[in-house]
Amino acid sequence: MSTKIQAIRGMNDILPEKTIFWRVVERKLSDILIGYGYQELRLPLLEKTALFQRVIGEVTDIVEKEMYTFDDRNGESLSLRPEGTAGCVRAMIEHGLLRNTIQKIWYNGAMFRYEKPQKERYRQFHQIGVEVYGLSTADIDAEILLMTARFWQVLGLKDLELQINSLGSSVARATYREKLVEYFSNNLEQLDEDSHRRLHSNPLRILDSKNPDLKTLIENAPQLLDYLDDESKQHFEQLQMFLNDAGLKYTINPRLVRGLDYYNKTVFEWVTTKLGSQGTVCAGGRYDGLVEQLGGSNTPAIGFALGLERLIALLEAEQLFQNTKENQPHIYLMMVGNEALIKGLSLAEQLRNEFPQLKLITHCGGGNFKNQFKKADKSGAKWALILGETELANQQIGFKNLREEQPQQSFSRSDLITHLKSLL
RNA sequence: GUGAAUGUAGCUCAGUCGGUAGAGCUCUGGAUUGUGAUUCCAGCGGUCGUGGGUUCGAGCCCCAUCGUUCACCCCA
Repeated sequence: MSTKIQAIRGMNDILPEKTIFWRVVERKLSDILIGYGYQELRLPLLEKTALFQRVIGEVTDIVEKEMYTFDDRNGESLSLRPEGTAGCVRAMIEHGLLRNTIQKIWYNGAMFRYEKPQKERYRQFHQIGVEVYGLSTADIDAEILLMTARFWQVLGLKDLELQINSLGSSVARATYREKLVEYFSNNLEQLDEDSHRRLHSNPLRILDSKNPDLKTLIENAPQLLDYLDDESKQHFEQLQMFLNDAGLKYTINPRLVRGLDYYNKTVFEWVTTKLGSQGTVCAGGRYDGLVEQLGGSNTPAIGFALGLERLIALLEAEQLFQNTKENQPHIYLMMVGNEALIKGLSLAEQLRNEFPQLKLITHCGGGNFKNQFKKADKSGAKWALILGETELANQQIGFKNLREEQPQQSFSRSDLITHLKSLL
């Protein structure tokens, strides 16, 4: 309805029935990250537009047409972050955290891209980002991949596929890019409209085209792996050796190129076929030149981003949230009558003191027994505590199991606490 | 940015040839005056996305617009 104010297109409310999944996933992933020695960084949502222009590349779609950009009151151009690496590198340099040291960093938060919304692609979306600075050897590339594999294992996901590739040094990549442009330019008449455009913006992307008409042309194109410099070749071989040794399965996808300009050497994606055309759940790679490009000292780096919406959608598709009891209350406290309300609220606080982990809902708003039992049942609580006139007169508290057929019991306050201790 | 589908109750949907709107679920109450989840009965709930047009008459036909969905592009 046009008179109602609606959320901005592509920006979703995450409702209570879903936030529980988010909390579970975020907690499991952050536990793993902390277990590998990563430290959390919290970054602003807004940065100067120039930062993204320099980091992501002037001619990429992200910078050209997908950023939420506006002028600050002092006339400076600001943008909502379309990805996390730029702000992370900026912050690391700004606070001098990259001087002669290794840093392992993670962050979690919203990113913004002005794209047409689609299945699991939104204008505000959430990523967990991971970045490592100061390590140039392939062992860290391998460890990062092993850690992501652990993510899926802990969450119960089985059918994500790991694809890896090497883009080589920036020099090798540039040489290859020239060869590729030359090759496609000689076959211009075979290219479709999209690929014509990509010839100037990101020719490596043509290799990834979904257009079947281009299949032969792409198969005969120069291969990136043939242009790798020796150092990158060796790095890539070492990475494979580490992965083989650790038993992590992967496929080498020579057409795997990343959209952002800053990558070199190792790039990778974890992909699924279960989310329609948005199959990439987690992706990243090495970006050894970026820190220096932004004014820091020469610092090798590698990182990745994980799309939380996609990950959670995949977990839902695989029905892996079935037995989440995270939110199930232990107790629903029913109170009928004014006197019961007064006694009940103090009882509830006493129980909370006694059992800090207790999930207890007190019935507020009055109502008869039938009404309160209905709400107790709907709350999902395991047990109902019942306080009415009879109980008050006898100084007792009714106790009823709402999930199993058992006779209703009656306890004094101290007996109730003893009983709960045996149950919780 | 390109293309297609779609919009009726809080949710999922029906609505015939154009004749002023229906079901299930949810919610509330009752059957049962202190016992939920089952059953039965009743009730609440609508500017048919919005604005225009055609028509004696539009949920239905036409135009525009907004939203949603899926795909392309791009990407997590």
